[in-house]
Amino acid sequence: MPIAHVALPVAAETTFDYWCPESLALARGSVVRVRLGTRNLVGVVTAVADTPRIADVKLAPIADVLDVPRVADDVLELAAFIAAYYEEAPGLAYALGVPPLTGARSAARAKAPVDLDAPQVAHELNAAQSAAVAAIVQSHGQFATFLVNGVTGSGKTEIYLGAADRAFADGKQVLMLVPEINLTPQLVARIRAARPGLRVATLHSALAAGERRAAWMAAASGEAQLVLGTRLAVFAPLPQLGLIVVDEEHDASYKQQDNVRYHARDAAIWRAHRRGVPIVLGSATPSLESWHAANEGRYRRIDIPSRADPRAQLPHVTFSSHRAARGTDGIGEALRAAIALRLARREQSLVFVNRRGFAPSLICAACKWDAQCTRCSARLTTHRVPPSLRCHHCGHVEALPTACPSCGNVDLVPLGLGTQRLERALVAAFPGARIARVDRDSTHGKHAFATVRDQMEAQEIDILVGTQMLAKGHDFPRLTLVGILGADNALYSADFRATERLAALMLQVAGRAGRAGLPGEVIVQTDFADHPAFVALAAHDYATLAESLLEERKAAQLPPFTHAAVLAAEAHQRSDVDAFLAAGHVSALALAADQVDVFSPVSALLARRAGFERGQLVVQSERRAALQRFLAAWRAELLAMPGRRVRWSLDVDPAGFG
DNA sequence: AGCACGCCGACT
DNA sequence: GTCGGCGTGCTC
Repeated sequence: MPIAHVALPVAAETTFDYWCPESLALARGSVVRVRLGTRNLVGVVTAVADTPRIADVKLAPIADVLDVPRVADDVLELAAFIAAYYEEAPGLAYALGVPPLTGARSAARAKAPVDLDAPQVAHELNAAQSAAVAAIVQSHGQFATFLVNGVTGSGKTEIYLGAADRAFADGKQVLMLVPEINLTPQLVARIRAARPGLRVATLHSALAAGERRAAWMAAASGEAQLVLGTRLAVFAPLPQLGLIVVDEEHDASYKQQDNVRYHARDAAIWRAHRRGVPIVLGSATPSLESWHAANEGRYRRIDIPSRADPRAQLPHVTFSSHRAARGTDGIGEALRAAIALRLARREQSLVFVNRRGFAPSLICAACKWDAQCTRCSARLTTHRVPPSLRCHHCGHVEALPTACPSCGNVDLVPLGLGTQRLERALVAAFPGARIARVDRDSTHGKHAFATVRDQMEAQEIDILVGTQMLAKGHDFPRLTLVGILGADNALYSADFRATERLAALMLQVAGRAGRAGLPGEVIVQTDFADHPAFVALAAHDYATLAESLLEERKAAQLPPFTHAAVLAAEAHQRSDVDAFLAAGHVSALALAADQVDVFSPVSALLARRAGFERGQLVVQSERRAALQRFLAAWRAELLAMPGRRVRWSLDVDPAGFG
């Protein structure tokens, strides 16, 4: 009787053995329904064997084989790699490759996402774009990693499409990853305009189950030529894969922060290698990991230093004092005058502050009491719409007090700057101007952002205020001024990646200015204009900043010169966290060979969140393989440790740590 | 991940 | 004396 090894979506360390009834046709990759304990679960067959791996257990049968395409070998292997590399339960990793299921069991053929017979149009590239495409297509049919380092507006999308055309010409499919759902509709619209008739399928978590399944089926049948999606699309079935593109490769949202903590960019590189196809990573501000890999010759860097539209100059960047802007709700004189000029010229302005709410605090002027979250070690943010105190870490909401709870003083001061305060100040400074705010509070629902975008394009908005939601990938031809406020806050961060992220964010936001014929201007309010991040912004020189940050990382023995993992633990009692991490520390020290450095347990940067005390322990190694061996052994010991009411996780290649 | 089994506080 | 609290561990 054949035995199937079935990966199930449970946090178990192994796959499970089931026997297959002869009536069921089943192979590696089959998606099956089985009973585990009292539950019915859907899993994937990872192997078929002759004899069970376990004795003394009466095996249950496979209940059913689902009528969906089998999970392909490269996806199964990707899941196995992710489980091993990120120290995750294999079943949870394999679940990422299982087709989205709907209530309906019928294997209905997906409708063609777009019209099939629209003609291809000719497309012109400038010299830099053509050279980039030529370099990439030379690797057609073989693995190679390209890092397209192109300033904002340099036309990276055209390069992706130019390279993709080579794959399409061969009947191949292209996988394109984007960091956020917000970017998908506009990118799809641009691609459809540039390549009418191209069969595009989009995949992201906001799709209804049926839509996601339809896109999955279109990818699996080879019908979709371009599969465009967020990180989960890296598991899409792609029988004719010819090229992978990872747009905005530096973006932190490629790293899944919960469940299975994989990095979609790195998973994509693994898959490109496995399939023997080229992969293109694109960014105006590449991650230091990718920059370093290019320096080492593992990736080929292609620089696009100027904008594609010859009329579009890179914006002129100036600095004005942040301190002098106090008392004006953040808007300094230079910015005020620049906005007034745009209003007079009927051009648009964008004012960026990476903090939602009215102010990041509420402080008593008399006794210095400040509003703290009861469940987190953090201040509450003052909101005015609606009036409330909100914790941005746990979601806790309470009423805005009218007097200080500590001394009774009624003079409570919201200190600092958020989008709501900035919006109010702009309304006061520019009566009659049409102002819109875009942040997580204002923009919920999947069409809200599209509405703002349409209004911007129709010139129904004069001034856009918002957070990093505004930073990415949106072209507004009449947007000529960008104000950047509150950037100095990032300079105080304890996270070693803070400068890299600040520079990336500012360059992305600044890139919104002057994308068409009108010259752009960027005004940054800072008291540290000689900081390297601001110098890089003014000179449009990310390369020098990247090299100097890499020097610092090398001197400090930080990633990408070492490989790191973080053991994060949380519990209601601090003593439980400390005891667990202390035991983990002892275990790590005993297991660590001389190639692995084990640091002492410390409190997390946010010491308490949602009522949980949090701590962490960092381990590092210059040798990735040595770290992997260590992590596997260490995790086995951690799993065997008594539970002690502690929730813990291992984060390999963490996005950042203090 | 669920869900069941197993040892310590407030009820009829 | 039991009902049930959740902490621990197993599920093919």
